[in-house]
Amino acid sequence: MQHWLFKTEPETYSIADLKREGRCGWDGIRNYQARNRLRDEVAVGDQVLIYHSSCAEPAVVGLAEVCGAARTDPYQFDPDARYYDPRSTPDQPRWVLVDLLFKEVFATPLTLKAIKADALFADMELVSKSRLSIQKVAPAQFDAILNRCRAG
DNA sequence: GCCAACGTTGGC
DNA sequence: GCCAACGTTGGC
Repeated sequence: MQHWLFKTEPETYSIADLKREGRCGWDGIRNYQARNRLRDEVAVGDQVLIYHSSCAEPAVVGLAEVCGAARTDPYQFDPDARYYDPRSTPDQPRWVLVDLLFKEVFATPLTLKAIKADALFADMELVSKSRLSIQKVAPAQFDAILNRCRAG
């Protein structure tokens, strides 16, 4: 079982949206490195930290679990969708999504500021490869984040 | 809204 | 396969 951090812009899709819906297809990933991870490495049962980016206070805000392995992202075929890709065809789809199950909204979100201020998190991809939207999280860091986020 | 970092495209 | 031009991300 692996640990991940998935980024989302809360104006587009937030942890509150995931809580309300209970589960969702994590669509719209249009970056090859992120796609390859979804397709080859993310597995059912993996734990996923949800991170809000491009907002007033970027932070880790909640927890989800992978409940469905990679499948074709249908929006790549929809000309009206934001995530339309005219080079994708149904026999040769480029993009996949995984399905997530809502688990938890954190009592205390861990802000990017706090992550950057703590040496424990210095080698996180969030710090070193900040643009990658599907990030790996080491078990020790995952546990530390959970502990901080669940504390009052 | 700015801009640095970095991913993608396409001509050669 | 190189690399310049261009597009996107995301913190600030």
